[in-house]
Amino acid sequence: MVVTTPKHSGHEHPRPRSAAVVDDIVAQLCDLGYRDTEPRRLVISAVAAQSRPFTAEELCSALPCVGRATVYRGLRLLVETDQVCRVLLEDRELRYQLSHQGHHHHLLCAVCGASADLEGCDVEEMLRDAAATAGFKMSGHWLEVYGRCGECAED
Amino acid sequence: MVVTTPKHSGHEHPRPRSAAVVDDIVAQLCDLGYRDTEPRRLVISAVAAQSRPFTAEELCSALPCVGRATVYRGLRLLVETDQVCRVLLEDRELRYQLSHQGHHHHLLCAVCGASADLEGCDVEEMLRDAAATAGFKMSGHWLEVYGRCGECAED
DNA sequence: GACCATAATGATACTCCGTCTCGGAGATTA
DNA sequence: TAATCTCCGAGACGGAGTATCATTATGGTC
Repeated sequence: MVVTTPKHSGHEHPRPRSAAVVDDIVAQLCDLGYRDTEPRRLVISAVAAQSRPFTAEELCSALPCVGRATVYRGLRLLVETDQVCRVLLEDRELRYQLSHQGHHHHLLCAVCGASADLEGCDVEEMLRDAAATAGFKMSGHWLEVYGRCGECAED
Repeated sequence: MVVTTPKHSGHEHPRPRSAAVVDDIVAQLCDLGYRDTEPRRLVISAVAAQSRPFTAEELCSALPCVGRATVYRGLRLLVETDQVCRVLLEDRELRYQLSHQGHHHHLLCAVCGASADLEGCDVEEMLRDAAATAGFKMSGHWLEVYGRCGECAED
């Protein structure tokens, strides 16, 4: 199994996506008791080859030789083990991307679909306080930020 | 057409939900060129009678005499005209509720399903700045806060 | 009140997205 | 090698929402 050549598209994160990434994820799954199987590696490779948030169906058509159920199962496993995180677009379409792990939020470009992690933004504390004011004990939140990335904002 | 008696459940917003609310919404729709029809009023009444965020299907079964498509259409119209806002639960289930209008966020109780508006929380500016740092021009965002309301947090 | 253009309705077919089911294939352990 | 188990693929299934389309109700006009 070899990772398909990543399509470099200009503005994306400088992130190693190669056989090493796949091996790393497979190793982590093995530690958790999951088997190292061919279809699973194919799914992980395909995930690692994506340069921006993708849908489950996109992954399915990128992997015609892997069953649809298997793709969905693999994706779900990756989400559950925090290898992949879910991204919600403005129209509520659900997409996925390799996770940089830990809780974080995404900046999503409405034009080109690129995503970036939102850095230097500590909403956590603020939300917890505001929730407390309303008598709520906050346990979690979901935040997505939409806009235009540097390149797409120019025009 | 008369609004069904609201079920008071303890902790909910003190908000007038009666024939007046329905008339008000219908009037606003008329101003926009939409007709005042019986099924539409039924949908609006049912929406106004809800004490907490509800699903489209719940509304359908609360209105067995109104076609499913009509309920969905009515709901969509209400969302488009800002009379009703959409609420996303942690499991991505989409619910609706009467809008208090203007941009705001929701505090959602994971136990009883109650919702409250998040007051005194100005994430807007913060997000815009953080986005700018990443070279993004923010245009919008989606935020939901989950937790337990005062009553449900006690146990 | 009658007429008419058209917005709205409701039954139902359909799409989309994801999960479930189940028989079979490969691993893993005894 | 037998027993067990995870995983697989094909396809059935289910929930949620939309599209289609013939029919009906609405609101303006005369």
